[in-house]
Amino acid sequence: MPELPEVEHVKRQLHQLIRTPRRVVSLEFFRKDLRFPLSPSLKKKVAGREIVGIERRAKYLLFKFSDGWLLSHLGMTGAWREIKPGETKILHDHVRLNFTDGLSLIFNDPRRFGFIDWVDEEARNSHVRLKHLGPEPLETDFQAEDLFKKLRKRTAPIKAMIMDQRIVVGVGNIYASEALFRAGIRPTRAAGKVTLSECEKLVQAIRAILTEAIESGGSTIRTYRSADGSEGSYQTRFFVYERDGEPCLKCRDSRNSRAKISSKIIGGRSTYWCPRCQA
DNA sequence: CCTTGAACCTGCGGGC
DNA sequence: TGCCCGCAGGTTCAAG
Repeated sequence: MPELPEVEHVKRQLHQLIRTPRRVVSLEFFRKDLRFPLSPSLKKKVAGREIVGIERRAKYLLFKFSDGWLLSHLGMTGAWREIKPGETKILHDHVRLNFTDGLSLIFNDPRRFGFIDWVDEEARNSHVRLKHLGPEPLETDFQAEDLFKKLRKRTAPIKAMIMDQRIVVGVGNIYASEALFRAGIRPTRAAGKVTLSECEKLVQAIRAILTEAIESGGSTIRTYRSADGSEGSYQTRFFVYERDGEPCLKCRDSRNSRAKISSKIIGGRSTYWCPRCQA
């Protein structure tokens, strides 16, 4: 479900809901594992302590405490929402975070590809889930030249490369296709054949697409809901994602006809592109 | 190290 | 109606 824009939007909404600093009273688990076993010591780490901020790194949410972070990944179907007093929990509610003044948040995740964990203050850059992450696409250290160097000699398709969180974080299956369309690069191209000037276009395209998607509250195509239950709207602005067989919204040939969007599985995921606009 | 494909898990929609 | 198949905004692991 969530790529960088969705996680960023959830982060901003959680910030509105929690209004840090806010003290946690307890953390409850309604099952013993999500993607990984839920560590019982996590409860002790957060009970009675204050959340002083909420951050995002890649597709991870980080609830900041004075000596570390509660790390949350939404996987494909994970969602945080507020649960009001007296409300009963529903199917796939797995974790509940209670605050001293009655606010409660629930983590719901049907497929359980998401998880939560604790990160010690000093382990921020060495934690298993965080240490291999590449640059944040919206920060200044995401640069075309660095990207170009990382891609040299790589034979995997460029689309698989930009979804690799070691190369750049936050780009998932939707925004990979959309960004490559914006940059005019065919997703099937070997990454090592992408030129420096194309890398410049790609960096700009990734930045632009993710920024626009954040402003739209992300994309809701199946299940994604943000923390207040609302849907994103960026799905109305897709040029290629899930538009296979439909006319390209950008190109026109001399007879005024539009190319049909192609699709194919790349890196195990459905991928979409315009055969005329993308070289 | 690099690449590819399968696995994890649940739900939904389409085809028969 | 019901069953089976494929597919879904992610990540990790094993095999070649």
